[in-house]
Amino acid sequence: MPAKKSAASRPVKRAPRRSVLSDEIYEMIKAMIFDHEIAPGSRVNIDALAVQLDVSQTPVREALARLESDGLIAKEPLKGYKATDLLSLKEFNDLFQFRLLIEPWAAEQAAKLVDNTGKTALKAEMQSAKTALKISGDDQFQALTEHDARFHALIASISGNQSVADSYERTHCHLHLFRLFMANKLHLIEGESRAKFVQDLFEEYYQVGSGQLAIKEHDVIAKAIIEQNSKAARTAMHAHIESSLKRFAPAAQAINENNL
Amino acid sequence: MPAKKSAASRPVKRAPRRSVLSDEIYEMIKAMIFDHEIAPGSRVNIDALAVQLDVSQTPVREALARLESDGLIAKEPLKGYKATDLLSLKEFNDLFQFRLLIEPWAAEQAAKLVDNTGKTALKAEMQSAKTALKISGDDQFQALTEHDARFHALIASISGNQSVADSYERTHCHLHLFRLFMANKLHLIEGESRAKFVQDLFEEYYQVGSGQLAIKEHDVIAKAIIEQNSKAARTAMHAHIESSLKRFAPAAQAINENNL
DNA sequence: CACTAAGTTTTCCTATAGGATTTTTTAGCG
DNA sequence: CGCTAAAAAATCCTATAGGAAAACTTAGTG
Repeated sequence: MPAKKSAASRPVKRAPRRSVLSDEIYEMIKAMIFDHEIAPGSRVNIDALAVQLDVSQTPVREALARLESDGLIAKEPLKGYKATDLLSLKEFNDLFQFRLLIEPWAAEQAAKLVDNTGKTALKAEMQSAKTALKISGDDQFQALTEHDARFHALIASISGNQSVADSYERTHCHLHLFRLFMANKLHLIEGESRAKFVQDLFEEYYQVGSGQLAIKEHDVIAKAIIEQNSKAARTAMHAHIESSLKRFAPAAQAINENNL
Repeated sequence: MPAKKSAASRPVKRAPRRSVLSDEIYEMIKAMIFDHEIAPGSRVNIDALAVQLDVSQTPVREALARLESDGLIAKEPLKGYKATDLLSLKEFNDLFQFRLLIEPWAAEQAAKLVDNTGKTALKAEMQSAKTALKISGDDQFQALTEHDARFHALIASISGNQSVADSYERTHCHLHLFRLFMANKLHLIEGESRAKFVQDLFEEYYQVGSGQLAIKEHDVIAKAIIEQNSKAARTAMHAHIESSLKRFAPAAQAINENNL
């Protein structure tokens, strides 16, 4: 793979860095994982990574240690780090079950406690969702995914319970990775007849269904919270997560069954 | 498990060069936090810690990075690490609310899915609780605390949902720290009239009440799971956590109000 | 007292060498 | 040819010293 910049060319001159390097490296490596520049299950060589990012090993090590706590990277003693495998079908279901325990409560609580700041933020987020629907192609996929993440995080935040918010933040990493992988893989196998049905699922469930449908469901939740109707918010969130699970499950199963 | 390490005999405490040093250092620092060798809110100097543990900075850095992800240590860019403050009363309540969302479901699920291995493990754990009740003094406190941690973790594990189990593991760190701190502080202020009422609370709610009462409640939960009565398991767990919150809350509030 | 300027300390990062462990290669034997 | 075992290579882990940049402290001047 081509190195981004030659390390030897300028040993002294360095761009002025404001924040902490290890934090930047952490974000960079996380982005590399999400972008599948680091493939799931593949080994991560500290030396190579340090050279590639043009930093020394120290910040790379710190970043990897944190990513291990995030569950995005696993460390096998004396063998090195490796990117964690994708969610299995069971883990996928577990994660959604977990969300069903947390998020309906969070939505209910958010409806009870929301103030004007929160209402404004919710409205703004729904606005950004509607503009995202106008985008086309891969950019739309990314925009929708990012809206989804922000929307759920926002509600967790408005709920006022830090434990709940933190907890969502953690699960989100995995789900995000899974979704990106799905899109990625489904794109790669485009045209192969063996996975034609997966492609169909993608078209039917994700591109058309999930995008617009999810936004509609989000809208229902947002309205309920803004109107401070806590019961409605709870049931809407519950329905949304179950609906979301149903949308993703077929594709998830197909991916797992075919060992993609 | 954490052997008594006299703070005086520091100079020569070479870590046994077995396999992964940074993991050992991670456990050591975590133990130091739990033992209040590193006070909550105090700053943690990497250099000093490395010298004290007689290792280089590298493993200390990795350990601190992981502890930051655990929420036990916070990093302020360009200022260094510091041990996180104790739970505020709000965080304390948040944590219990969070447990109410997770653990009753886990108990219910455990009752549905438990096999013979799980039943045996539960029985063994309850046996260890009963022996713990025979111990006296600080050792009893520690034994009961450790039993409590194992008991709840076991149920989360039997529930079969990895997300739930992981999630409990995370909350547990904080709760454990809080309980240890309570015992620690309550011990320190023994005799001071200003905090006499806290001491009373301790005697009434914790030593007598919480110890034996909690075990009884655990017993009800364990029996329900073993009999595979999922509804009973759920309500018993719910009642136990609420009861536990009620027991701890007065002392927690007293500690916070008095800025102990 | 306000404010600037220099000095000190702290913190973060780099660089590299060497020890330890796993994996791979190669040689030997049945 | 298949299997075991020793040697070599690759990789990871640790140790240590020191440099750069920021934050903090101190002193001096108006």
